[in-house]
Amino acid sequence: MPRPRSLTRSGIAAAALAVVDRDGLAALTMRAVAKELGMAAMSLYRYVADRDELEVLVVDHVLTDLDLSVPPGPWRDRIAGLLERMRAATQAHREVVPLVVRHRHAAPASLRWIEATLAVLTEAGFTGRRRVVAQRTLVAYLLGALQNEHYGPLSGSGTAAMAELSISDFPVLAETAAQARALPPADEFRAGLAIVLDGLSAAASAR
Amino acid sequence: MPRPRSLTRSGIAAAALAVVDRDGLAALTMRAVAKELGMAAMSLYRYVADRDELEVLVVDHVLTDLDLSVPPGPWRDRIAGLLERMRAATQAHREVVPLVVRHRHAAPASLRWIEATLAVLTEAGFTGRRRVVAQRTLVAYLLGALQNEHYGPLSGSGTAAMAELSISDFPVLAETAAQARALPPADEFRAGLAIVLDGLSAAASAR
DNA sequence: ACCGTAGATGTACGATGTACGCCTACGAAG
DNA sequence: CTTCGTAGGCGTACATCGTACATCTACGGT
Repeated sequence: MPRPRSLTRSGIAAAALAVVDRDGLAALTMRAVAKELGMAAMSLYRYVADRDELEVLVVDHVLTDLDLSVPPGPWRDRIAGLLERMRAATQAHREVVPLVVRHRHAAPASLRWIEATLAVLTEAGFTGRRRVVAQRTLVAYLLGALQNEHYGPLSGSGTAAMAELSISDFPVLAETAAQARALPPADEFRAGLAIVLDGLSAAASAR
Repeated sequence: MPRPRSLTRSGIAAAALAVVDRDGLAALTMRAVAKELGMAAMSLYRYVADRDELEVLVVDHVLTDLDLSVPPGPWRDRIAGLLERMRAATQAHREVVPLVVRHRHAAPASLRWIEATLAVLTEAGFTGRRRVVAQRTLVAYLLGALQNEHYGPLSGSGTAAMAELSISDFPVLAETAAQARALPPADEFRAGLAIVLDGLSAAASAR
């Protein structure tokens, strides 16, 4: 009987993502998203409870199309594939990194990804507390790496500034920062992930 | 000749931290900090350029008293000590975690900590690109773990909600979440750190 | 043709960061 | 002791934000 809805939550998420991709995260406001959809600001509240829920919608939208199928092979490679895909999805919309960090536990697509990684860990022999630790450690590395890349990319001005620091106050840091600038982000991510996976392999065989 | 200043930047940082500790991060506003100091809001702008700089001040204040001296011993233990201290410092002011993540590269105290960890890594035999990767991986784990603990503590409602998920949709996740609730945060941090350090040890001896 | 329901919206309020300009307290100079 | 230049302190004001509230309206079933 009532009037039909003219929007969908996923349409709203897509519009919000378009705003963020085009104008940056700071431009993500209720009014901006509404304008993107050609509606009044308050109309959005028929679809989301508040701004936080809008943000969750954006995160879920970014992660929705994640391919969770992992080709058969060593568990190490399968875990690496899942992490790489998560990184690729968020790197496609760099500005949402802070949102992913804050809302990952509320986005259904993120839960599906967690289930997939836990399944691989289980096959690899992780159970109980060791499985919990393995999962949380992988997520910690993933989120931390995304943030390193977002807030302080090795190719960015922060690293350049560190390279200019006084050699007497920061001898090792200044030298290391200079070396760091040449390391491509994808290489950095893979190398760090290899270290974590080496540690996990040790934990797997220790049991 | 001019009128002397009545505040110091570190006094402002302390007041801001007091606000955050008492009322939460969302309560950190220029007006609230000014009131805490018994001054007008605009007076703060004689000491900081903008709100972002205030946030950096808070981060630096939290990390200022970090003990960077590491007792002699295996490099593994020394790195672990530095990470544990960084965690302890931020856990003493939990609400500040998001600020530490965003501004760590701008806070001098954070740079000193990085220098200290790099020095230990250097002694352990890491140089060049491998040292960069080792450092960034440690920081990624550290920041990710802090955020896991802050936004989604294993003892919190997020984990409880995951434990209630449908067994048919999320068989492994639901089971794992139930097991996870009993893992104390400090144990979680240490266990994850051990995994990363195992990986680093492998990288160190591989060279 | 009508009508009840829920969607869409216009207005408005409190809160926030901060630009701008004025007032004033202080230490140095006389 | 008086004077004065300088920079600290602050009152006001504005744009922008999230969103509460009340009203209007478009639609599908009768």
